[in-house]
Amino acid sequence: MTGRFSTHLGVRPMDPIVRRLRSLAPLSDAELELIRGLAERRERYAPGDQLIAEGGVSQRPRFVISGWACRNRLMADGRRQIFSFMAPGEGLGFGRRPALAATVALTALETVDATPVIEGVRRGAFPGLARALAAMETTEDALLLDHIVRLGRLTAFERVAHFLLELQQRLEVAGLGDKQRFPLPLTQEILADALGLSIVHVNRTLQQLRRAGLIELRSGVAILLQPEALAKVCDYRATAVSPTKAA
Amino acid sequence: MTGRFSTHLGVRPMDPIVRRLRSLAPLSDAELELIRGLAERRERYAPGDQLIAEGGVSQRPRFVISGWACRNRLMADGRRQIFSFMAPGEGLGFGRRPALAATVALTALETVDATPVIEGVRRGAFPGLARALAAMETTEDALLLDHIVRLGRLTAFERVAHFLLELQQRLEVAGLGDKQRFPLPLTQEILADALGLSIVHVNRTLQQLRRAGLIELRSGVAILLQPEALAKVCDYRATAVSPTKAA
DNA sequence: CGCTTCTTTGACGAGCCTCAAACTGAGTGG
DNA sequence: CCACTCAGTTTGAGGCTCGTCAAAGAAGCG
Repeated sequence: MTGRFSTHLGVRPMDPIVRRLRSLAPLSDAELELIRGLAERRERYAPGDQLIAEGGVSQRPRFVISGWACRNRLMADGRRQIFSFMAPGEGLGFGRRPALAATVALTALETVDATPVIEGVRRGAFPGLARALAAMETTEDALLLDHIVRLGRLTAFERVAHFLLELQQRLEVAGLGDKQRFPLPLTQEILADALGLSIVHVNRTLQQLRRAGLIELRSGVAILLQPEALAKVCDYRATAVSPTKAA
Repeated sequence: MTGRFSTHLGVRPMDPIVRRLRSLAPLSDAELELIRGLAERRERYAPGDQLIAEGGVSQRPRFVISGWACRNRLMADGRRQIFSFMAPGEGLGFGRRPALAATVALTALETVDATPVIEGVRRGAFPGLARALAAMETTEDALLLDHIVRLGRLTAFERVAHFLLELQQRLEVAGLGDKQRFPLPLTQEILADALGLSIVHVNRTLQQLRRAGLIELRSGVAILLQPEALAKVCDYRATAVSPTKAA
């Protein structure tokens, strides 16, 4: 039990997905029903399980219901780089191409099969969902570029701040947490592999942020004590996740 | 004049594009003719010119005939991060979404308008080109992930080595240079902004690679003296740019 | 030539990493 | 219920990597 952010088993498990998709495009009742119907075909994974192999083709797209996953790549000597995270409400395996990186569960993970969604969209039956999925892809691309800026041009201090702000925004959209607090079930090792730092330095940087009165972080919950100040120190600009104005 | 790698004005200017596309998918005679016909609508840019603004929508897709461009983003305090490069034969502005980063000319740049290509592909008229463009996108995605690994998990020495190997491969496909030498008209400042390093450190790292007998680099030409040794020091694995086996 | 841009070198300091070890908390089994 | 283990966090010490500041060469260009 992680307390107020735990997965309340069976309690509207599709909510994060619905909230996230609706933030990307308006959905019809039929579309909402389709999404809610996905709840049937669930899949469970343990931490470390590989959902999609590098080079493999995703059998089926999925939405995350609970838990976190990531896309990563390993080097011959064991170094790891995490490219992106998938939190509840977010999709994975939607790319039709061969996977360019492995997708792995970071925590206990629950997903639903999203095949009916892409099939419906391909038939042209669900314009709202089509726009939502397109916006989802754009958002993912944007997050990748943000990640590159973090790694290439931000200091450790800025990187962590920037990353926490991104997560706050993403999770709030899914209805997890609020403007200040959100669940963060990631170890410092995972943060290190994402942010291009050593575990030790991630730890020290977190201490620094704590001492500066900018964040709190304990037992899987992050609290941004001064979100605006945090945004200022790392030149954070919220990634456009708003409904697409594209035709 | 940069010598043996200069643009021989008017001499088969579409060759890099044709070679690159054919490396991605087999093309019919009609498709080849369509590409060659693009040579009419050329555009010229000076170093620093912005081809696509961040947030703007690409008016038209283009192929680079000669010169180099990049996608980048600027921070409020002037720090710059380069996400990717576009060398002769490569495409830019093919994404239909609003641009997530600005596209800028790094050298004198010559492009052709590729609108007829996407229009033809959309009509379903050119299956070979359709596959080539899809493979092009996949390749670009793969290069972005490689870039993230470079920035997050490679040392400066490894980053430069890795980057040079990537460029060699890309340029060879376009018929520019061979297994060892290729044109590299980028300043050390540009390399620094791509590789997440300072100019000074890029310079020192290049000296290190030279002293190690791994590379030569002068007046816009790079020579990989020991490509295999270079690949070994940075765990380089060639990005799959081979014809897609996808249906 | 004289200007500007780019490269190169030195000196110094800060940021980040590595090694090592202690500490904490959540199980797990006796 | 308590020792034990294991994963994760925290702290210290020391050193290498990389950045900053500064200035001196090269090289391209008008």
